[in-house]
Amino acid sequence: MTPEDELAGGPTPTTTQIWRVEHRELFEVLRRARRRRHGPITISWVPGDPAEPPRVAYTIGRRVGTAVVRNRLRRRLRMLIREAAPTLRPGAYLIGVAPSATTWTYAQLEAHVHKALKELDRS
RNA sequence: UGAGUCGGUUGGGUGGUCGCGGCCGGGCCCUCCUCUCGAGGAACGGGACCCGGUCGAGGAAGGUCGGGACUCCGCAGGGCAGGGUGCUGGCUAACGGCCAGUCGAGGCGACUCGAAGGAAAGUGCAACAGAAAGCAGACCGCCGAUGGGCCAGUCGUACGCCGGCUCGCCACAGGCAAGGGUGCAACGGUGCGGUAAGAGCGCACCAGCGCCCGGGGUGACCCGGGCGGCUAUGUAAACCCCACCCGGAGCAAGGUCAAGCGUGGGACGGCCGGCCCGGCCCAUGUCCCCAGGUAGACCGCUCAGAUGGAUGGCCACCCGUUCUGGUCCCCGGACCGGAACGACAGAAUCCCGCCUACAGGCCGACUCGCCGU
Repeated sequence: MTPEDELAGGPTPTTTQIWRVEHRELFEVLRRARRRRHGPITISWVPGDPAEPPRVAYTIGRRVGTAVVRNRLRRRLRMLIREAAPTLRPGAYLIGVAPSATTWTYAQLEAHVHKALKELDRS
């Protein structure tokens, strides 16, 4: 990224973006990758292209709850991940949720996610 | 004012903050063209970036139970098998749906509920109880007229332990099914006559069945009258019979484009002396052409239109409901404060229905009761 490009107003991502995980093969890789658990949250990560924003996907099984419950959980997690976006590394994340997460408050969920991400950074 | 019936409707609001998806417009970038290398232009196209605008979950979006649209496959015609539906008339693209009615059952009533064709085509079943459960049968009980036995009286005598008649007893033959008891259901009900006792045995009325006639209704059916034999059980969400309907799979349907590797065909090759046709040989090769087809992409797909799944997260206030603390008084409320809760539930090709879930709130019509006038 050169200064000329910035002046020209090129496709510069101004905010911290998060992309989706799009290809099936990447999911297979994520599934085989190492997992970090903290409370009801499970996170796995594989490195990727540093030029691209991090990719994040969520896996919430049917046994977690009804469609309403699962939707609310995913939306809360998405907001949490968005706030934590600057600390993410390039690559793909897969975030899993256990059924017990439905009873947590937003603050409790936040604490679990942050701790899980920190542990992932340390390793 | 209390209890209730039916129908409809609503499904929290406002603000702040951080965000998402589609479409439209603009910018920027990619791409292409020109040039005096600053930039200018473009009829198309692409973008995961920025700005603005606009639209963005439900009454059930749910269950996937009926229909239909749509798609592919199958298909001469007829029958059998299999499945579904089952009072009547309308509505609907269609339905197992809706509306109006008929009949039956329940409720004081407003109303509610009902797979509601056929049991006189045939087969099966009817547990327990009970004597007996479908065409016969008799436990207790009633009778014992008739026949039989016994006792007594009386009459006749051809005097016999004979015969006739009468009263009584027995309950042996036999008659009865009214009453008791069992059961969801017991061979119509009530009354009178009748009888030894009884019985549709006879009669009257009622109920039921069948047939006929008249009237009303499009029809299911209803109303009235007559005749008949006097009773012909229930069960078809048991088999079955009758009438009508039904091809299969489903958007992961299906369609378009189609990399790489491989496959098949063709061209270029060799041989039949040369050329054309034709045939044979195949080994290798080719910036070569074609075909089906895989990954993948797109369409199907929508004025919400995703595809690890957008339509939101957090906070504050307000509003409801419930609980609770305090003050005041005319004991039921007024005022001030606190806490908890705010349901069921999230589109996935679309539409019409059904069923199921649901905190509260609102509106209308009606019924039964109590009080007052």
